[in-house]
Amino acid sequence: MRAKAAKKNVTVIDVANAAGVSKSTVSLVLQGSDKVNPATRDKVQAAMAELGYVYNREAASLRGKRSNLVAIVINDLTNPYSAQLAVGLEANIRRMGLFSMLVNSGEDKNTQTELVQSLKEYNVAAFVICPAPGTDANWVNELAGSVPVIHIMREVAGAIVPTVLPDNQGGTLAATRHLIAQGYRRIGFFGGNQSISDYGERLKGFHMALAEASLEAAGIWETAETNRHGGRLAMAALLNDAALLHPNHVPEALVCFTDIVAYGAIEQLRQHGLVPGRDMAIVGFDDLEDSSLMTPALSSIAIDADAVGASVCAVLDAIRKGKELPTLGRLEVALKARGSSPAKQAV
Amino acid sequence: MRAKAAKKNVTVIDVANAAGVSKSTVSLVLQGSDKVNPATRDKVQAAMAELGYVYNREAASLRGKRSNLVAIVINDLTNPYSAQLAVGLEANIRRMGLFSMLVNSGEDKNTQTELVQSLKEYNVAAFVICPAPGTDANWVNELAGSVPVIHIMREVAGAIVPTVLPDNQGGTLAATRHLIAQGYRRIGFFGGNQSISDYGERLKGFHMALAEASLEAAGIWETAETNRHGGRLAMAALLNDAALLHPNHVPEALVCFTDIVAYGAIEQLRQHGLVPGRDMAIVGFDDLEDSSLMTPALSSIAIDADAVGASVCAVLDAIRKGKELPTLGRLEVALKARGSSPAKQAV
DNA sequence: ATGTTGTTTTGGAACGTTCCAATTTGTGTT
DNA sequence: AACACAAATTGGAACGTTCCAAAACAACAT
Repeated sequence: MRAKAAKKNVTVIDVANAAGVSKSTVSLVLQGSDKVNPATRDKVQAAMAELGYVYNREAASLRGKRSNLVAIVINDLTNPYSAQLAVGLEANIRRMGLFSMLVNSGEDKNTQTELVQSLKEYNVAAFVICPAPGTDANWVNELAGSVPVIHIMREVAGAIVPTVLPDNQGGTLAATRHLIAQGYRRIGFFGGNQSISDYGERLKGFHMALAEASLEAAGIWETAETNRHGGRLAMAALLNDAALLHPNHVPEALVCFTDIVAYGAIEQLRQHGLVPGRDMAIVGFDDLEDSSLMTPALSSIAIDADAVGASVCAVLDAIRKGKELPTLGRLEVALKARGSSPAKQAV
Repeated sequence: MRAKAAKKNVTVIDVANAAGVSKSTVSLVLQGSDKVNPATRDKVQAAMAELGYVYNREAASLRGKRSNLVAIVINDLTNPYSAQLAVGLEANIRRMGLFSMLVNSGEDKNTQTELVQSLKEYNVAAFVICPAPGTDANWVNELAGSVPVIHIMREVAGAIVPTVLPDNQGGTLAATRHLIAQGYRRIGFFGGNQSISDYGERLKGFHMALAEASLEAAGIWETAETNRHGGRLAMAALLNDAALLHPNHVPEALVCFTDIVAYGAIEQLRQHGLVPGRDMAIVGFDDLEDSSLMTPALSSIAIDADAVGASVCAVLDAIRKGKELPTLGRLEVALKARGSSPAKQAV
């Protein structure tokens, strides 16, 4: 696409002429060097303002072989949690003086590959990727050979890149323990499926807590899609199953794979005249903003979104300064107990 | 941020040497010129693959004064409709051979200004902006003087830039007519507020339809925030108001400002043991994906998201080719009548 | 004056591409 | 064989910045 025809760009040389210094000096001012005389600095800055100078980052990046452009490749922007995560990341990255651009892979491996290929042409400084299902470890490792890569939220087996992960297992462990402490005994695991990397971890936490209390799982209902509609369908299946069971075997509490899945489940419950919290205790995972506002408020496992951003930034900073990378522990999660998982009423 | 130290970049010159041609020829191949001999083209492409050449778009953009990078500045990515819109736009723009990057203003005018300033440094070819509330027309016009700007979804009074807008008034007109046709007489307008540019248009369509049928509005409930929680609060207010009214004056149908607001309203209704569709007919606006899947499915006004993308792309194409800009009519909207607005049952 | 040190400033080369005008190569006609 | 004309290829300059090594300037002690 052509630039506006007539208007010639104001360059560092124009500024230099206007300020009566050399272009090198202007460049130093631009970089905030401390070895330029404050008086000249002011003069130069005045000239820049006067001429309406716009820094040309492409030229700088070309010459300097450095870039402060970070690409965030997110898995699915239409998923509220991902959107929230992306927005948080963006803010964090911007705050550390880098600029971030966002692209959406839509959970599609091929789109992801194409996007990354294009972004490489823009000389991005680093990739922050929430990898699409089926991402190839070799591909990741090769990419990481030419530009820093950070994975978030999901693990790609065999990929040797810094990865920021929440404590999935600890989360469902806490959620399940909470339900047990509230007096529930017939607890099911609800939503998600094997194709998602963190499914196994969350399921494991669930089973651990049950084992501690010598309980059996009341059932496991997978969802084809990890979204609201998936939750609706799975709850329909659950209610269908339950109708065939002795009342003493119907699940009375659910640990949900995500809040979104829980939302769908709740809609379906209500559809059948059942009330979450009263007829079925529910705990979600992600602690979306809406979860604390709905009625009853949804109990959930909160992942500190700022901590994700902070970890990513710590890694970026280490890369930038050429320091050793910080070791990344699992991000802490916190149980938010709310109205959807009240203490069980004596019958 | 430093590029990987050791690895020297493969350049167009390296490719030229490997293929035994000049760099100019390689450049022509890169641009897909038809005046290069197919045989040499293949030779060059083989060399590129061999060496793992990566195109350097910054250098190209610097020299050529052209860019195929389009910036999408979206108002609020955590809003599902905006997210959906952004994703659709991204896909459309990519399909026409441009590359788009997404940034989020979070409905904040100042953030928007900062983002645009930074993006200018990256020599973007065009801005597609869903303007934050309070965006200054002078600022827009000045920006548009140096780089093409397209506004979407919202109008900034006084800004003279191509603007892609849905037929807001026609949408609520259709929604309200539909409710009237279904037999409802006490119809209210629900959600949104004056600070949003399209509020007035949507409200006007509502009033027009009522006037056609010689009806009075059953009430107007604004929301401070145009999100789910806003919907919840407004419905609580409505139910509170209704409790004081004679049953013959309680609204029996609502035209909602957005689907999201309708979702909140429905949650609150259910909370009171009321059922949408049965106790209160509801029509939304935006036709989010979930709306057709929930129970009862939410009647809504669909804005053709692809049409937004198509219009934006038409403008981009005209700009790129230096042609006259296409005139932009209002985007068509379509009523999706579903279970939340059934024919009124005889009492 | 002269030297010594430290602080500011500077011209030219370089980054990897595209553009332009000019050159080389190829094809067909006389 | 010489010419005209089209097709294909090419070297050098340019885009706007940063880097580098060197130069200019200032401050102070001798």
